[in-house]
Amino acid sequence: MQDLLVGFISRYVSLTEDEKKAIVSLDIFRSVKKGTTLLKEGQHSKDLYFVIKGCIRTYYIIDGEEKTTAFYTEMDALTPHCAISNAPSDYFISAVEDSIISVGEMEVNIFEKFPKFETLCRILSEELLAKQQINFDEFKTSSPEQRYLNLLQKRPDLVQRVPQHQLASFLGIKPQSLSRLRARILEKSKR
Amino acid sequence: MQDLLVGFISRYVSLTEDEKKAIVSLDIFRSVKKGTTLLKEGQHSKDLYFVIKGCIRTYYIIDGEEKTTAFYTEMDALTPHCAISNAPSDYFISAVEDSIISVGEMEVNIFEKFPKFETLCRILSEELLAKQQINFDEFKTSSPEQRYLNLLQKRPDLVQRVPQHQLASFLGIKPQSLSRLRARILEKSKR
DNA sequence: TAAATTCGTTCACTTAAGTTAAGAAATGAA
DNA sequence: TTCATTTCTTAACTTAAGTGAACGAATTTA
Repeated sequence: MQDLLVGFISRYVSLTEDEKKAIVSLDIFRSVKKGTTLLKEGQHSKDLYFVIKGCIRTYYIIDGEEKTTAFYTEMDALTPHCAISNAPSDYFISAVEDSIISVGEMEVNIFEKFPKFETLCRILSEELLAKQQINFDEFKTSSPEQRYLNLLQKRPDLVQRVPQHQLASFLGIKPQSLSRLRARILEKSKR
Repeated sequence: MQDLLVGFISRYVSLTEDEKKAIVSLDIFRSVKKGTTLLKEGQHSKDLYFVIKGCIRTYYIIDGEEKTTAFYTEMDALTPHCAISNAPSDYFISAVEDSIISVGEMEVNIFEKFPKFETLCRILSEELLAKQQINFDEFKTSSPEQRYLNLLQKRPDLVQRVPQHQLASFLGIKPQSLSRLRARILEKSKR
Protein backbone atom coordinates (compact mmCIF):
# COMPACT_ATOMS: atom_id res chain seq x y z
CA MET A 1 0.00 0.00 0.00
CA GLN A 2 2.90 2.30 0.84
CA ASP A 3 4.21 1.56 -2.66
CA LEU A 4 1.31 3.49 -4.16
CA LEU A 5 2.29 6.64 -2.31
CA VAL A 6 6.00 6.22 -3.08
CA GLY A 7 5.10 5.46 -6.69
CA PHE A 8 2.99 8.59 -6.92
CA ILE A 9 5.78 10.77 -5.56
CA SER A 10 8.36 9.10 -7.81
CA ARG A 11 6.49 10.37 -10.85
CA TYR A 12 7.60 13.87 -9.85
CA VAL A 13 10.99 13.56 -8.09
CA SER A 14 13.46 10.67 -7.90
CA LEU A 15 13.82 9.28 -4.40
CA THR A 16 16.71 7.53 -2.64
CA GLU A 17 15.99 4.43 -0.58
CA ASP A 18 16.42 6.46 2.60
CA GLU A 19 13.90 9.02 1.44
CA LYS A 20 11.42 6.30 0.57
CA LYS A 21 11.78 4.87 4.06
CA ALA A 22 11.35 8.31 5.60
CA ILE A 23 8.11 8.87 3.70
CA VAL A 24 6.70 5.52 4.67
CA SER A 25 7.57 6.10 8.31
CA LEU A 26 6.20 9.67 8.30
CA ASP A 27 2.88 8.82 6.77
CA ILE A 28 0.00 7.21 8.54
CA PHE A 29 -2.41 5.05 6.62
CA ARG A 30 -5.99 5.38 7.74
CA SER A 31 -9.02 3.38 6.86
CA VAL A 32 -12.16 5.51 7.06
CA LYS A 33 -15.81 4.50 6.89
CA LYS A 34 -18.23 6.15 4.50
CA GLY A 35 -19.53 9.37 5.99
CA THR A 36 -16.59 9.90 8.35
CA THR A 37 -15.69 13.57 8.71
CA LEU A 38 -11.93 14.15 8.44
CA LEU A 39 -11.95 17.92 8.90
CA LYS A 40 -14.60 20.30 10.15
CA GLU A 41 -15.22 23.97 9.46
CA GLY A 42 -13.38 26.08 12.01
CA GLN A 43 -10.76 23.43 12.76
CA HIS A 44 -7.03 23.92 12.49
CA SER A 45 -5.07 21.07 10.97
CA LYS A 46 -1.77 20.50 9.25
CA ASP A 47 -2.86 17.20 7.71
CA LEU A 48 -2.35 16.44 4.05
CA TYR A 49 -4.37 13.67 2.42
CA PHE A 50 -3.57 11.23 -0.33
CA VAL A 51 -6.33 8.89 -1.48
CA ILE A 52 -5.21 5.27 -1.89
CA LYS A 53 -8.69 3.87 -2.38
CA GLY A 54 -12.18 5.28 -2.22
CA CYS A 55 -13.43 8.84 -2.47
CA ILE A 56 -13.44 11.91 -0.23
CA ARG A 57 -15.06 15.28 -0.77
CA THR A 58 -14.77 18.87 0.39
CA TYR A 59 -17.94 20.82 1.11
CA TYR A 60 -19.14 24.05 2.63
CA ILE A 61 -22.28 24.50 4.68
CA ILE A 62 -23.97 27.67 3.44
CA ASP A 63 -27.35 28.61 4.93
CA GLY A 64 -27.55 25.10 6.36
CA GLU A 65 -27.05 23.57 2.93
CA GLU A 66 -24.14 21.37 1.92
CA LYS A 67 -22.27 22.66 -1.12
CA THR A 68 -19.86 20.05 -2.44
CA THR A 69 -17.01 21.68 -4.34
CA ALA A 70 -14.54 18.86 -5.03
CA PHE A 71 -14.11 15.10 -5.11
CA TYR A 72 -10.81 13.29 -4.60
CA THR A 73 -10.41 9.70 -5.75
CA GLU A 74 -7.61 7.16 -6.17
CA MET A 75 -4.17 8.81 -6.51
CA ASP A 76 -5.46 12.30 -5.82
CA ALA A 77 -3.72 14.51 -3.28
CA LEU A 78 -5.65 17.00 -1.15
CA THR A 79 -3.88 19.89 0.56
CA PRO A 80 -6.44 21.78 2.65
CA HIS A 81 -5.96 25.55 2.75
CA CYS A 82 -5.72 25.54 6.50
CA ALA A 83 -2.66 23.25 6.31
CA ILE A 84 -0.66 25.92 4.48
CA SER A 85 -2.32 29.14 5.65
CA ASN A 86 -2.76 28.24 9.34
CA ALA A 87 -6.18 29.88 9.35
CA PRO A 88 -9.18 27.81 10.47
CA SER A 89 -10.75 25.73 7.72
CA ASP A 90 -13.91 27.13 6.17
CA TYR A 91 -15.00 23.82 4.72
CA PHE A 92 -15.50 20.20 5.67
CA ILE A 93 -13.80 17.07 4.37
CA SER A 94 -15.52 13.73 4.57
CA ALA A 95 -15.50 10.26 3.04
CA VAL A 96 -18.00 9.58 0.25
CA GLU A 97 -17.19 5.85 0.38
CA ASP A 98 -15.24 3.56 2.68
CA SER A 99 -11.72 4.74 1.87
CA ILE A 100 -8.08 4.18 2.57
CA ILE A 101 -6.07 7.37 2.81
CA SER A 102 -2.56 8.37 3.66
CA VAL A 103 -2.36 11.26 6.10
CA GLY A 104 0.85 13.30 6.14
CA GLU A 105 1.82 16.11 8.44
CA MET A 106 2.81 19.55 7.22
CA GLU A 107 5.84 20.13 9.45
CA VAL A 108 7.36 23.54 9.98
CA ASN A 109 10.86 22.94 8.70
CA ILE A 110 10.12 20.06 6.40
CA PHE A 111 11.55 21.83 3.33
CA GLU A 112 14.90 22.38 5.05
CA LYS A 113 15.08 18.75 6.05
CA PHE A 114 13.91 17.48 2.65
CA PRO A 115 14.71 19.94 -0.12
CA LYS A 116 13.25 17.48 -2.60
CA PHE A 117 9.93 17.84 -0.88
CA GLU A 118 9.88 21.50 -1.85
CA THR A 119 10.45 20.56 -5.49
CA LEU A 120 7.64 18.03 -5.21
CA CYS A 121 5.31 20.61 -3.70
CA ARG A 122 6.20 23.18 -6.32
CA ILE A 123 5.53 20.79 -9.18
CA LEU A 124 2.32 19.51 -7.63
CA SER A 125 1.04 23.02 -6.96
CA GLU A 126 1.90 24.18 -10.44
CA GLU A 127 0.26 21.17 -12.00
CA LEU A 128 -2.80 21.45 -9.81
CA LEU A 129 -3.04 25.18 -10.45
CA ALA A 130 -3.01 24.56 -14.19
CA LYS A 131 -5.68 21.86 -13.92
CA GLN A 132 -7.75 23.99 -11.58
CA GLN A 133 -7.50 26.94 -13.94
CA ILE A 134 -8.69 24.87 -16.88
CA ASN A 135 -11.54 23.40 -14.83
CA PHE A 136 -12.63 26.84 -13.73
CA ASP A 137 -12.45 28.20 -17.26
CA GLU A 138 -14.52 25.30 -18.57
CA PHE A 139 -17.04 25.77 -15.80
CA LYS A 140 -17.43 29.47 -16.55
CA THR A 141 -17.76 29.02 -20.26
CA SER A 142 -20.36 26.25 -20.27
CA SER A 143 -23.96 25.59 -19.23
CA PRO A 144 -24.97 23.11 -16.50
CA GLU A 145 -25.94 20.60 -19.19
CA GLN A 146 -22.58 20.93 -20.94
CA ARG A 147 -20.83 20.63 -17.60
CA TYR A 148 -22.67 17.41 -16.85
CA LEU A 149 -21.87 15.94 -20.27
CA ASN A 150 -18.28 17.03 -19.81
CA LEU A 151 -18.13 15.26 -16.46
CA LEU A 152 -19.53 12.10 -18.04
CA GLN A 153 -16.58 12.19 -20.44
CA LYS A 154 -13.83 13.11 -18.02
CA ARG A 155 -14.81 11.38 -14.78
CA PRO A 156 -17.53 8.86 -15.66
CA ASP A 157 -16.83 6.98 -12.42
CA LEU A 158 -17.91 10.00 -10.32
CA VAL A 159 -21.39 10.00 -11.81
CA GLN A 160 -21.74 6.39 -10.72
CA ARG A 161 -20.21 6.41 -7.27
CA VAL A 162 -21.30 9.79 -5.91
CA PRO A 163 -24.81 10.65 -4.62
CA GLN A 164 -26.77 12.79 -7.08
CA HIS A 165 -27.36 15.69 -4.70
CA GLN A 166 -23.61 15.97 -4.08
CA LEU A 167 -22.95 15.86 -7.83
CA ALA A 168 -25.55 18.59 -8.34
CA SER A 169 -23.88 21.12 -6.09
CA PHE A 170 -20.54 20.15 -7.62
CA LEU A 171 -22.09 21.15 -10.98
CA GLY A 172 -23.41 24.37 -9.43
CA ILE A 173 -27.11 23.46 -9.58
CA LYS A 174 -29.91 21.98 -7.43
CA PRO A 175 -30.58 18.22 -7.27
CA GLN A 176 -33.98 18.69 -8.95
CA SER A 177 -32.32 20.50 -11.84
CA LEU A 178 -29.83 17.67 -12.29
CA SER A 179 -32.67 15.15 -12.40
CA ARG A 180 -34.53 17.18 -14.99
CA LEU A 181 -31.39 17.82 -17.01
CA ARG A 182 -30.64 14.10 -17.15
CA ALA A 183 -34.21 13.33 -18.22
CA ARG A 184 -33.86 15.98 -20.93
CA ILE A 185 -30.63 14.45 -22.25
CA LEU A 186 -32.20 10.99 -22.27
CA GLU A 187 -35.20 12.38 -24.14
CA LYS A 188 -32.94 13.97 -26.75
CA SER A 189 -30.91 10.79 -27.30
CA LYS A 190 -34.10 8.79 -27.91
CA ARG A 191 -35.25 11.03 -30.73
CA MET B 1 10.13 50.61 -11.49
CA GLN B 2 12.36 47.60 -10.92
CA ASP B 3 11.89 48.22 -7.22
CA LEU B 4 8.25 47.19 -7.49
CA LEU B 5 9.20 43.76 -8.82
CA VAL B 6 11.99 43.31 -6.28
CA GLY B 7 9.63 44.50 -3.55
CA PHE B 8 6.97 42.04 -4.62
CA ILE B 9 9.42 39.14 -4.54
CA SER B 10 10.85 40.26 -1.19
CA ARG B 11 7.46 39.74 0.39
CA TYR B 12 8.00 36.01 -0.13
CA VAL B 13 11.76 35.34 0.08
CA SER B 14 14.63 37.48 1.34
CA LEU B 15 17.03 38.50 -1.40
CA THR B 16 20.75 39.32 -1.36
CA GLU B 17 21.97 42.34 -3.30
CA ASP B 18 23.41 40.01 -5.96
CA GLU B 19 20.07 38.28 -6.38
CA LYS B 20 18.28 41.59 -6.69
CA LYS B 21 20.69 42.63 -9.43
CA ALA B 22 20.23 39.31 -11.20
CA ILE B 23 16.44 39.70 -11.21
CA VAL B 24 16.61 43.22 -12.55
CA SER B 25 19.01 42.19 -15.30
CA LEU B 26 16.96 39.11 -16.21
CA ASP B 27 13.66 40.89 -16.49
CA ILE B 28 12.58 43.07 -19.34
CA PHE B 29 10.15 45.88 -18.75
CA ARG B 30 7.69 46.38 -21.53
CA SER B 31 5.24 49.13 -22.17
CA VAL B 32 2.20 47.84 -24.07
CA LYS B 33 -0.64 49.74 -25.68
CA LYS B 34 -4.26 48.90 -24.93
CA GLY B 35 -5.39 46.00 -27.09
CA THR B 36 -1.91 44.60 -27.68
CA THR B 37 -1.90 40.80 -27.78
CA LEU B 38 0.92 39.33 -25.72
CA LEU B 39 0.21 35.65 -26.37
CA LYS B 40 -1.96 33.93 -28.96
CA GLU B 41 -3.73 30.60 -28.91
CA GLY B 42 -1.45 27.92 -30.35
CA GLN B 43 1.76 29.76 -29.51
CA HIS B 44 4.58 28.39 -27.43
CA SER B 45 6.16 30.76 -24.95
CA LYS B 46 8.17 30.62 -21.75
CA ASP B 47 7.32 34.17 -20.76
CA LEU B 48 6.08 35.04 -17.29
CA TYR B 49 4.29 38.33 -16.70
CA PHE B 50 4.18 40.68 -13.77
CA VAL B 51 1.91 43.69 -13.99
CA ILE B 52 3.53 46.94 -12.84
CA LYS B 53 0.75 49.20 -14.06
CA GLY B 54 -2.43 48.67 -16.03
CA CYS B 55 -4.47 45.56 -16.69
CA ILE B 56 -4.10 42.46 -18.83
CA ARG B 57 -6.57 39.64 -19.41
CA THR B 58 -6.64 36.02 -20.53
CA TYR B 59 -9.38 34.87 -22.87
CA TYR B 60 -10.42 31.93 -25.01
CA ILE B 61 -12.10 32.14 -28.37
CA ILE B 62 -14.92 29.58 -28.38
CA ASP B 63 -17.22 29.42 -31.42
CA GLY B 64 -15.80 32.75 -32.53
CA GLU B 65 -16.71 34.35 -29.21
CA GLU B 66 -14.26 35.82 -26.72
CA LYS B 67 -14.55 34.33 -23.24
CA THR B 68 -12.57 36.33 -20.72
CA THR B 69 -11.57 34.18 -17.77
CA ALA B 70 -9.17 36.34 -15.74
CA PHE B 71 -7.91 39.87 -15.20
CA TYR B 72 -4.48 40.77 -13.84
CA THR B 73 -3.83 44.21 -12.41
CA GLU B 74 -1.10 46.00 -10.45
CA MET B 75 1.18 43.58 -8.54
CA ASP B 76 -0.42 40.48 -10.05
CA ALA B 77 1.75 37.74 -11.51
CA LEU B 78 0.60 35.67 -14.49
CA THR B 79 2.23 32.32 -15.28
CA PRO B 80 0.68 31.00 -18.50
CA HIS B 81 0.17 27.23 -18.60
CA CYS B 82 2.26 26.91 -21.71
CA ALA B 83 5.27 28.36 -19.84
CA ILE B 84 5.32 25.42 -17.45
CA SER B 85 3.74 22.65 -19.53
CA ASN B 86 5.47 23.35 -22.87
CA ALA B 87 2.22 22.64 -24.69
CA PRO B 88 0.84 25.31 -27.04
CA SER B 89 -1.34 27.89 -25.31
CA ASP B 90 -5.08 27.43 -25.66
CA TYR B 91 -5.89 30.99 -24.71
CA PHE B 92 -4.92 34.56 -25.54
CA ILE B 93 -3.39 37.23 -23.34
CA SER B 94 -3.89 40.88 -24.15
CA ALA B 95 -3.77 44.34 -22.58
CA VAL B 96 -7.07 45.81 -21.39
CA GLU B 97 -5.40 49.20 -20.84
CA ASP B 98 -2.07 50.77 -21.68
CA SER B 99 0.16 48.82 -19.31
CA ILE B 100 3.67 48.41 -18.05
CA ILE B 101 4.64 44.81 -17.45
CA SER B 102 7.74 42.92 -16.51
CA VAL B 103 8.39 39.91 -18.70
CA GLY B 104 10.57 37.14 -17.26
CA GLU B 105 11.83 34.01 -18.95
CA MET B 106 11.16 30.53 -17.64
CA GLU B 107 14.63 29.06 -18.07
CA VAL B 108 15.32 25.35 -18.01
CA ASN B 109 17.71 25.16 -15.07
CA ILE B 110 16.65 28.27 -13.27
CA PHE B 111 15.87 26.42 -10.04
CA GLU B 112 19.36 24.92 -9.88
CA LYS B 113 20.92 28.32 -10.39
CA PHE B 114 18.57 30.07 -7.96
CA PRO B 115 17.23 27.69 -5.31
CA LYS B 116 15.38 30.60 -3.75
CA PHE B 117 13.42 30.97 -6.92
CA GLU B 118 11.96 27.52 -6.38
CA THR B 119 10.85 28.53 -2.89
CA LEU B 120 9.31 31.66 -4.37
CA CYS B 121 7.48 29.65 -7.03
CA ARG B 122 6.24 27.12 -4.50
CA ILE B 123 4.86 29.79 -2.20
CA LEU B 124 3.31 31.72 -5.07
CA SER B 125 1.70 28.60 -6.54
CA GLU B 126 0.36 27.50 -3.19
CA GLU B 127 -1.03 30.93 -2.45
CA LEU B 128 -2.52 31.27 -5.89
CA LEU B 129 -3.96 27.77 -5.73
CA ALA B 130 -5.68 28.60 -2.44
CA LYS B 131 -7.09 31.87 -3.84
CA GLN B 132 -8.15 30.16 -7.03
CA GLN B 133 -9.87 27.40 -5.09
CA ILE B 134 -11.83 29.90 -3.00
CA ASN B 135 -12.78 31.88 -6.10
CA PHE B 136 -13.99 28.75 -7.83
CA ASP B 137 -15.95 27.65 -4.78
CA GLU B 138 -17.60 31.05 -4.49
CA PHE B 139 -18.41 31.02 -8.18
CA LYS B 140 -20.03 27.60 -7.98
CA THR B 141 -22.07 28.39 -4.92
CA SER B 142 -23.53 31.69 -6.03
CA SER B 143 -25.82 33.15 -8.68
CA PRO B 144 -24.68 35.60 -11.39
CA GLU B 145 -26.21 38.45 -9.40
CA GLN B 146 -24.39 37.43 -6.22
CA ARG B 147 -21.17 37.06 -8.20
CA TYR B 148 -21.51 40.58 -9.55
CA LEU B 149 -22.22 42.05 -6.11
CA ASN B 150 -19.28 40.06 -4.76
CA LEU B 151 -17.02 41.50 -7.46
CA LEU B 152 -18.19 45.01 -6.60
CA GLN B 153 -16.99 44.36 -3.04
CA LYS B 154 -13.73 42.61 -3.81
CA ARG B 155 -12.47 44.31 -6.95
CA PRO B 156 -14.53 47.46 -7.41
CA ASP B 157 -11.86 48.89 -9.71
CA LEU B 158 -12.43 46.10 -12.27
CA VAL B 159 -16.08 47.04 -12.74
CA GLN B 160 -14.92 50.55 -13.61
CA ARG B 161 -11.93 49.92 -15.81
CA VAL B 162 -12.97 46.83 -17.76
CA PRO B 163 -15.44 46.78 -20.69
CA GLN B 164 -18.83 45.33 -19.70
CA HIS B 165 -18.81 42.54 -22.26
CA GLN B 166 -15.48 41.29 -20.91
CA LEU B 167 -16.80 41.48 -17.36
CA ALA B 168 -19.89 39.54 -18.41
CA SER B 169 -18.00 36.52 -19.68
CA PHE B 170 -15.77 36.74 -16.61
CA LEU B 171 -18.99 36.38 -14.57
CA GLY B 172 -20.09 33.49 -16.79
CA ILE B 173 -23.02 35.30 -18.44
CA LYS B 174 -23.88 37.26 -21.61
CA PRO B 175 -23.42 41.05 -21.84
CA GLN B 176 -27.20 41.55 -22.14
CA SER B 177 -27.74 39.61 -18.94
CA LEU B 178 -25.21 41.75 -17.12
CA SER B 179 -26.97 44.92 -18.29
CA ARG B 180 -30.33 43.59 -17.15
CA LEU B 181 -28.93 42.35 -13.85
CA ARG B 182 -27.44 45.76 -13.11
CA ALA B 183 -30.73 47.46 -13.95
CA ARG B 184 -32.48 45.00 -11.62
CA ILE B 185 -30.10 45.78 -8.75
CA LEU B 186 -30.56 49.51 -9.29
CA GLU B 187 -34.32 49.05 -9.29
CA LYS B 188 -34.17 47.14 -6.01
CA SER B 189 -31.98 49.75 -4.32
CA LYS B 190 -34.43 52.52 -5.27
CA ARG B 191 -37.34 50.82 -3.57
C1' DT C 1 -37.85 -6.39 11.08
C1' DA C 2 -40.21 -2.11 11.36
C1' DA C 3 -40.08 2.71 11.55
C1' DA C 4 -37.73 6.75 10.30
C1' DT C 5 -34.92 9.28 7.59
C1' DT C 6 -32.60 10.38 3.42
C1' DC C 7 -32.51 10.33 -1.54
C1' DG C 8 -34.02 10.67 -6.30
C1' DT C 9 -37.57 11.95 -9.35
C1' DT C 10 -41.56 14.36 -11.09
C1' DC C 11 -44.73 18.28 -11.39
C1' DA C 12 -46.47 23.02 -11.52
C1' DC C 13 -45.11 27.45 -10.96
C1' DT C 14 -41.71 31.38 -10.58
C1' DT C 15 -37.61 33.63 -11.71
C1' DA C 16 -33.74 34.65 -14.34
C1' DA C 17 -30.59 33.82 -18.14
C1' DG C 18 -30.10 33.00 -23.39
C1' DT C 19 -31.41 34.78 -27.94
C1' DT C 20 -32.53 37.89 -31.54
C1' DA C 21 -33.11 42.37 -32.82
C1' DA C 22 -32.87 47.31 -32.72
C1' DG C 23 -31.21 51.69 -31.51
C1' DA C 24 -28.23 54.98 -28.89
C1' DA C 25 -23.67 56.11 -27.20
C1' DA C 26 -18.85 55.82 -27.27
C1' DT C 27 -14.67 54.91 -29.60
C1' DG C 28 -11.41 54.61 -33.30
C1' DA C 29 -9.79 55.37 -37.97
C1' DA C 30 -9.63 57.76 -42.37
C1' DT D 1 -14.41 66.08 -38.41
C1' DT D 2 -16.88 62.47 -40.29
C1' DC D 3 -17.79 57.78 -41.02
C1' DA D 4 -17.54 53.18 -39.41
C1' DT D 5 -17.19 50.05 -35.88
C1' DT D 6 -17.69 48.55 -31.43
C1' DT D 7 -20.03 48.74 -27.13
C1' DC D 8 -23.95 49.17 -24.09
C1' DT D 9 -28.67 49.07 -23.19
C1' DT D 10 -33.55 47.89 -23.79
C1' DA D 11 -37.22 44.91 -25.22
C1' DA D 12 -39.91 40.71 -26.46
C1' DC D 13 -39.67 36.03 -26.59
C1' DT D 14 -37.63 31.34 -25.49
C1' DT D 15 -35.39 28.22 -22.61
C1' DA D 16 -33.74 26.45 -18.46
C1' DA D 17 -32.83 26.75 -13.57
C1' DG D 18 -34.87 27.72 -8.74
C1' DT D 19 -38.66 26.61 -5.53
C1' DG D 20 -42.03 24.05 -2.97
C1' DA D 21 -44.43 20.01 -2.66
C1' DA D 22 -45.42 15.22 -3.17
C1' DC D 23 -44.30 10.40 -3.55
C1' DG D 24 -41.86 6.06 -3.99
C1' DA D 25 -37.40 3.89 -3.31
C1' DA D 26 -33.42 3.17 -0.83
C1' DT D 27 -30.90 3.35 3.21
C1' DT D 28 -30.27 3.89 8.30
C1' DT D 29 -31.25 3.18 12.78
C1' DA D 30 -33.81 1.56 16.67
